Amino acid sequence: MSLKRNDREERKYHHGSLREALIKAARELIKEKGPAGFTFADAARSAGVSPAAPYRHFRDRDALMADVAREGFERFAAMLSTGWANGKPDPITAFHNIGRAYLAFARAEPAYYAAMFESGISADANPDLRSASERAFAVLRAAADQLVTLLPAAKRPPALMMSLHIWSMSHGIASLFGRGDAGRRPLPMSAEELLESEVLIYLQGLGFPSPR
Amino acid sequence: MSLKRNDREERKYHHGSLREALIKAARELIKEKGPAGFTFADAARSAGVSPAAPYRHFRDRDALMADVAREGFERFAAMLSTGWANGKPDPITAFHNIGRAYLAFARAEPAYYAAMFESGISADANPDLRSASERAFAVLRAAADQLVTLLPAAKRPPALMMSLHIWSMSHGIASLFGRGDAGRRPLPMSAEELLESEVLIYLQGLGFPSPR
DNA sequence: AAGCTCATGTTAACGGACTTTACATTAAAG
DNA sequence: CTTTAATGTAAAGTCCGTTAACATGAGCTT
Repeated sequence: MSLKRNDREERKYHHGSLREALIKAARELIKEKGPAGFTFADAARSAGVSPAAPYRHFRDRDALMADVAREGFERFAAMLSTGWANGKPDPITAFHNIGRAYLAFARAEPAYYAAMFESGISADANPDLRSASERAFAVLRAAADQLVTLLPAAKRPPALMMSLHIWSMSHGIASLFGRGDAGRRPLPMSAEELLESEVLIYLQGLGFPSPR
Repeated sequence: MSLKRNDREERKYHHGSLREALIKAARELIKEKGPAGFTFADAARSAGVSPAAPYRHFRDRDALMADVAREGFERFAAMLSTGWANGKPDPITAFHNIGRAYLAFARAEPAYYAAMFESGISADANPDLRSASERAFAVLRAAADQLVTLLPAAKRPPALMMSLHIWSMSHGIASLFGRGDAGRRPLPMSAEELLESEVLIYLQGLGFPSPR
């Protein structure tokens, strides 16, 4: 019906921050209709510009999606890092907090998460995206490095393997059960409880002392 | 350049099995370019018919995708069931075999797997798809039901929770590391080894005897 | 066997999305 | 102030999605 900016706030010929506006529009459209549910022209319309304008900022729709994903990985890394909190108050609690942070991100930012893991973009083709994704994984990896030092040296699992295990659990829970509405199975417990119990059992299997 | 069926094998006016041909074409296109990487018209062209022909068999592209997914879930259920093999030779070995079957399916049939889990179709909207997906999960559930009977009654975890844990591990590994080429991280071990070790540690955490 | 009927295909036409090219505007640099 | 480059628009071509009208022929009835 009306443009995004209404009559009082008439847009000037130059938008001023179209790049950011397009990324924001893409996030909202992904959130509403999934990673395949919007077009380049839709994003342009949401930002209130002509269909050709986005081409000044992104080569194509995939480039826009890749930038959404890159931004997502950066926020993701920050969120995981906050969850870990340098191993405070203690490494095992902090480790569970990473899992909670993982699910909280997937739940709070489904658009970012979908762009990062379900949009079909290839990280190899985009160095910035790749390094952002590696920075996020590095948080998990560093946490695992510290956790294994709690075990006697003879019983330590490889920290890289351990971080891949945790990542796969978190990602599995997040993609299958993590986000609100889409085709989900009725669960006997929340996704958070499911992941927490899974990680707990896993850590017990590695010989970590059970809490309590 | 040339139609799919060449001059010797001229196609008749009626294709004869267009529905199956379209599903097959969709699978090949998904395999090549991802679940968002083909159009209704592409599928028609691959099958060698006019762009309007698919509408006689599927309401729209999503309906075609849903049917690919439904067929995928049926084969998936059969493959998991074969892996479980009624708990032979013993339940724990058979349980690991389910995991191997899970990854083998994701690797051998990436198109089915993508249609099932990454195409953005909603199972609720499609009863056939939903029930096919439930039959597949039921295999995991039944295996967990039988496995927990190996533990003393006081230490038995809920079998439903356990099956959800295993599903999340398998799906996590499969989506992150399972399929050949796309944007994968270099791994210290194969996806199969990664999943097997993960499940092993998890089962140890539940108190199952470690093999050997 | 002849003819009817309907599922299954094609052709044609319309609207919308993507993309490119040429042109317009304006912010910023000199 | 003038120049220049970045940023946006307009217009046109191509392709896809969708629908409607028409064509074909496989199978049933008689």
